Amino acid sequence: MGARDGDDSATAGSTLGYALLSLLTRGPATGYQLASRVKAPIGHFWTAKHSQIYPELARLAAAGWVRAAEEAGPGPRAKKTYELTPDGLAALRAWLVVPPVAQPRSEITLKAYAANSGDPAAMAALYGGLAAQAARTLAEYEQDAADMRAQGMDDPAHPRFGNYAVLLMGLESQRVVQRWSAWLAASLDGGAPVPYPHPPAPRDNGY
Amino acid sequence: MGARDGDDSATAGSTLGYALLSLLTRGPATGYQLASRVKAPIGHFWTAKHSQIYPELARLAAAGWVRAAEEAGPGPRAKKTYELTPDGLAALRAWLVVPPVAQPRSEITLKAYAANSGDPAAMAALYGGLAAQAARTLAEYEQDAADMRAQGMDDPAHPRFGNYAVLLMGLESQRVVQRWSAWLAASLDGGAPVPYPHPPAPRDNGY
DNA sequence: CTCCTCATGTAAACCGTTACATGATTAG
DNA sequence: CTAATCATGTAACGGTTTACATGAGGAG
Repeated sequence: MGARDGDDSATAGSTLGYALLSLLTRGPATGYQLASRVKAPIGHFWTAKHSQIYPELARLAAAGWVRAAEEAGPGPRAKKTYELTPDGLAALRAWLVVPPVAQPRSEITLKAYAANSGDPAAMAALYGGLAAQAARTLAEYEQDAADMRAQGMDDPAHPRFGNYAVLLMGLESQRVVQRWSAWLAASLDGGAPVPYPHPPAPRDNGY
Repeated sequence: MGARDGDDSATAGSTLGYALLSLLTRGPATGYQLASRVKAPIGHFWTAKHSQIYPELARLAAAGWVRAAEEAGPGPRAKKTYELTPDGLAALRAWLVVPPVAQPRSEITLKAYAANSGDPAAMAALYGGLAAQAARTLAEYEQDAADMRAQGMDDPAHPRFGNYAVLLMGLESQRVVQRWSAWLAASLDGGAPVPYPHPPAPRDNGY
């Protein structure tokens, strides 16, 4: 399963590898630039440190999925600007349509699971704070989304439509955290059942 | 930072360790039982295999956070039933109020980021399928939530209120995946901007 | 003179999954 | 007879974080 050895073609990559290929579809970049690109907006759903990015870029280059142009850099080593190769794009396209598996890791939900064991007031304060933070992030994202729509990024034909799609997911996720945390805080504070503020279901669009 | 060495008190545990302590607040259990408890409902937000659970239980026991009662088991080794100690409960309570950091790993969102590079019809089919799956899961969870409310688990005083809180988060998450995936599929299918079906914001409750 | 940004790497430790290994009891 | 369930562990590997290491150029 660790098919990382470069015999010749179609060696499977890691998710991080595909993430880097995705970032390179936005244009050539150095490892350093990729490390900052994994901050906004995709960083809310996938991150990596430079110490992981540099070796992964080397593997992608060995597989022929990216190509590096070397220049003299600052510091002691050469600066390498990577770009996607046709093979890399093909690999990315193949990976895109593989149904992903859900990855369950949420510490805020795990803590709620043990809510009964905590001090109710302290737990309510924790979740109240999380709700407030989510509300602030939400306001930022809403501004960003409006800006993107103004630039036509809500059109699937726009080259950065993916950024818009990711931002919408971020928006929805923050909305959920805000609503759920506020409900949890209210429940723990009140010590009695609080009905969950379900939004009325918007009508579906055929999917 | 790898303060796992059992000198004496207050050694920090891993998140998995606290997850196991949380599960043990529901009552004593063997490692085997804990491995099945991390399936429903907390498994949607935290999982672990038995190969990770057994060594972690040994570490928790060494730290004095759990205590094992040994019996003759099936198989060649003794069966160990673990229970939470007062120290373990104190450690859990301390961990509960530490603000958690968000852990960003979502392959479905990462793929959307590269949506432009994929075949639109194939990508639409992928996200249409995800939306349908989410809708099915959602229906299940809604039934579960109704059952829990019927048992009074929406009362924060109920010993398993945490299960209900976790399920509500699962419900909301599935709702988001359903709505967002359906929107993405419709956008890719139509090739033109599709307005996002934002639910009207329900009025807030003070948080 | 100091701190920040740009730029690239390696090493050690930890977290998580897959696979290997054993063996009794019960249901089909 | 066979398969599932109960029950506990170890080993190997890959993915991720933290820390170590180097050094130019510009801002304050």
